[in-house]
Amino acid sequence: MNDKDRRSMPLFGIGIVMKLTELTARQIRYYEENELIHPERTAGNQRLFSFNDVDRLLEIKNYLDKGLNLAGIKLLLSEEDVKVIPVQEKKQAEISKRELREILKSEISGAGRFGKASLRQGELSRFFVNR
Amino acid sequence: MNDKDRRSMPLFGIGIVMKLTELTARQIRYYEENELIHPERTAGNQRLFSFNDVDRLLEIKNYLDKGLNLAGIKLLLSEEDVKVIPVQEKKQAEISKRELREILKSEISGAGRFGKASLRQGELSRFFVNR
DNA sequence: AAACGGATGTTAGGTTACCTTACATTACAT
DNA sequence: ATGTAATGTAAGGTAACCTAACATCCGTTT
Repeated sequence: MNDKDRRSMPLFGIGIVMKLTELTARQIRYYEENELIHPERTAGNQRLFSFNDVDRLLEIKNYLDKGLNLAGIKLLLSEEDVKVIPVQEKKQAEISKRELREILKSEISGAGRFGKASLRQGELSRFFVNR
Repeated sequence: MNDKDRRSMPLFGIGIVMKLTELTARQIRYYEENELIHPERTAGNQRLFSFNDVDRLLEIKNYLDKGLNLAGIKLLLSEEDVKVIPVQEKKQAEISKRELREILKSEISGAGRFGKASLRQGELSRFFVNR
């Protein structure tokens, strides 16, 4: 089992995730409803979150603190996802859109007063050998 | 927050621990009853396990597979605990006992056919930066 | 100002997961 | 054969979680 597997293992119930992220259950479920996260489910339909999910929630929280709305955050996060995909044919229109998002993202990520989160975004990844 | 804290954070419900260790709930509770592990509890009295707890359970399972009984395992594990304590005055009798255990332990640890555990003992620690 | 929509709170009713306790079983040692 | 350690299983109860619905707060639009 490699780190990638470990990071995506469904481990945490929503209660623990609430503590780790200082988000309410309502918020977490709402973000899932809006497809910002996609936690696994137990056989009995209860959510099980991975380290990746928690990291993602911390990012979401971070961006929300900076005034972004969920639609914008969704764009930013999906942008991160496609970056993982190796080579990919892309239409001209898409490229400019993506570049735009890149700019937006670096702008936003810069100016951050810190919130009251117990875990800074990215800190959770220190659970792992490789980042 | 350092790695030591992370390793002892109460994160997992018993259901997840069952999957991680391939132990039954009955077994896990029994080991707690016999003071081999000491998981935290939620406000509602439900067990919450840390990475350390899971590692410990994997060790327990390992030793059980080798034919040790819980009393022996408890000794071995407590032996590991005291090793963390830095310098410590010790009586003559205790020393020989501990040496005996050391020998026992290295003997046992050697000859291991592998069980059907999904996680080898020690593997879980790879969740962390420092081992 | 009023209406709207996004994000979150709250409540209700139902289900799943977990709790302890007690008794049954299995396997090994005496 | 009896005893004990380790585990299974069942019952009854509680905690944690689920969805759905409605309420609230707040910034934006009309």
